[in-house]
Amino acid sequence: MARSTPTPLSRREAQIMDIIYARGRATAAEVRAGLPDAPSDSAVRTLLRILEDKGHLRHERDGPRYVYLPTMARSQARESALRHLVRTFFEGSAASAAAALIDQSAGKLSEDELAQLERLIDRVRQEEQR
Amino acid sequence: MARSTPTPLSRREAQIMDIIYARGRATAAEVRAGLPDAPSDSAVRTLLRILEDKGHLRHERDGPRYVYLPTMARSQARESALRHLVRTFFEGSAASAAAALIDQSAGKLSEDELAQLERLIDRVRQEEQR
DNA sequence: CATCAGATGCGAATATTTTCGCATCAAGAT
DNA sequence: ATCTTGATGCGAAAATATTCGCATCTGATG
Repeated sequence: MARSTPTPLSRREAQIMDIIYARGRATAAEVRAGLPDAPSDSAVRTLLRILEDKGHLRHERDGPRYVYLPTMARSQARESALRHLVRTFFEGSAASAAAALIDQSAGKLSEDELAQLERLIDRVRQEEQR
Repeated sequence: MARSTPTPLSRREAQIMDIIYARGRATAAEVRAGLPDAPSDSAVRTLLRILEDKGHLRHERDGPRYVYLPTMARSQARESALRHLVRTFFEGSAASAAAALIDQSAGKLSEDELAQLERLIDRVRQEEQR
């Protein structure tokens, strides 16, 4: 059932959602493998079922087993995660969050990636111009 | 007491840490004001005490009341939050996370911020060069 | 079609989290 | 010194989350 207040996730639930967002989709066994201090298989299944109840996940059959997928589009989940992070750690400034990200990865970014970011910045600048 | 496994936070605990990271420091009343579905004052205090026990917070006196502050440096908390986000939603690519951030804020970024990002990119590029 | 291996879901115990009432304590005002 | 107001902490109840055992179901195999 859908809820007006976006059901807050419990710790385990959040861990599971993270795993599934990271992988895109996952079976119970895969989720379990990704969980720190993994509980029993049946515990994981229970959580998956609960998350499905709450509307955060859905599942498809893949041969004999279920594959779970997020209900919310990844892009939307990303946005919301970014917003939350910017608000919490960067006083609402997306620019400084982006800067921190780039800074933190200095040395790990390819020239390609750097160039692409520059192009993006230019593009954004154009838009603002109008 | 300090723990080897960085004590996982419960939902409420995480909400509180977020509020305190966002504000830098906060009193019990301020934390309470920031909590969705705020519980009683004493409930908030209990959580604050627990977080302090677990080593996530410390407090200073400010006249008659306590002001709580994070134990972990904000910068460190940021880094770790960024890492987690990049891993979870951007397949480990900091560049695409930064891009998403910029993209998402198109229209809200000042020319100043854009220019600064460009400078940062140039600087990073220099470093890689060597 | 009987059997085996691998998956699923339910029900209910167990553990943790979350909440609050109430006793206490500190500081300023009368 | 006593009262009043505003804070703090403790202990324990109530609510949630977490875990698992076990029954059931499905598909592939001989």
